[in-house]
Amino acid sequence: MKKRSVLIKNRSFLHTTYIPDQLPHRENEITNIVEIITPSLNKNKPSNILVIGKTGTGKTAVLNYIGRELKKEDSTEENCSFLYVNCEIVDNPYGILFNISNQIIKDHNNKIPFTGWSLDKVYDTIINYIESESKIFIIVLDEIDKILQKSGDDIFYFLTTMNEVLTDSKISIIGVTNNTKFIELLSPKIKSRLGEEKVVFPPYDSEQLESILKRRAELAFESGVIEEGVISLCAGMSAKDSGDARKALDLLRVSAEIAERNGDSLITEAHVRSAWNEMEKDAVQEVIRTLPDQSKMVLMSCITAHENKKNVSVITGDVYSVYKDICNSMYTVPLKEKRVTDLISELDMLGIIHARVKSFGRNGRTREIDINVNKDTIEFIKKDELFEPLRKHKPAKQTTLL
DNA sequence: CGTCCACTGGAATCAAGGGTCT
DNA sequence: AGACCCTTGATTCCAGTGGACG
Repeated sequence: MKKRSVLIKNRSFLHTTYIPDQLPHRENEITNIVEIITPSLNKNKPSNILVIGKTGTGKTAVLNYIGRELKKEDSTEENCSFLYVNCEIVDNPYGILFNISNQIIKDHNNKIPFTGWSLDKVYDTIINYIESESKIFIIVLDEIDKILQKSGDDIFYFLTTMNEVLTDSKISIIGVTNNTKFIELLSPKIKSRLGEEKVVFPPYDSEQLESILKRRAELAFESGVIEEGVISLCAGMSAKDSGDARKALDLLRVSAEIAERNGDSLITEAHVRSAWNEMEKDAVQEVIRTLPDQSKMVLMSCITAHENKKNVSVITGDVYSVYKDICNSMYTVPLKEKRVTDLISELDMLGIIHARVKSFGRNGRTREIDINVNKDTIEFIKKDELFEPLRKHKPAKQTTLL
């Protein structure tokens, strides 16, 4: 067995949580946002900003960076505070307000409980605290579209009207989204308030990615462990795929890890290619693994339905009847049809399956469902422990001793 | 041209489970 | 202890609907 080699000198520089001192190729966006925001240093309310750009275009990094710079200018937070909320993690109104409040309220005895209060009460308490601080609060709502999806836009109404009640303090909202259509989904009045200013982050191109990777690689790796061309390959593959710097960085890291695991002393293009495959696979399988049981069962039903009717399109009704069978075999009570179709929609949004509505004329109008993962992943799903009882149930060969 | 299928998609509602407040 | 509050997952209800078929 080969020995594990060490190629990475400092792993943290390859990690996506690391915020570099300089963000290359984002100078325009930074100055743009900074210009909008600087009035806050003199206790003037800046406009609300909507930051739009795909994943991995540096939105979050830029905002964190700006937050840090702001704190340098105003270290005691005399005039303004910078708050960050990730709406992918807390995606309900109460959670958002709770999160904001806990960053504002320093006194541990007066913190808002994480559940139990009415929204009105939380809202009033927050307003009082904000007012008493008499300064500007800049609130970053990252992944803002996630809230809209799950809880509608009431919360935005809450937040954007806050300023009408406040006198000594003001809040300013920076909404971050990777969904370009996000604005259109808002109701008109909120649309105009939230999107007073817009900053768009274009995806990185291949050259930009390459320079970013080079910079990080110098910090992270021992010298001479990267084969010529590896970095530009990482950049090229990522640029072609999505222009996602995070993914490009991960790709480089995983390549290095594979090389280390193999005990190789040089990171080669072959490592990059296998890293790419591994990442694709891992990402999907991780999503599937953490799916709720009912979603897994619906997914399993989609797969089974496909196996049952080869080459014929599978529709909602097919999936549901297979689903009921599976529930039977597993001695669980099936959910109602509406719920199952909703779960199908969710799987569709996750990209695991592909469901598009199609009319079959006299034969109704429904969704045609395709599986969107490869064979390996299908096997992976079937092996899920949830379906253990199914495997005991099925095999026909071994039924003698009864 | 109208019919009619097999759902879609939205809204209202319920139940359970987390909690606080008085 | 009882009244309330919020969230989540699920159910119930129902008004559409694209297009093949007659």
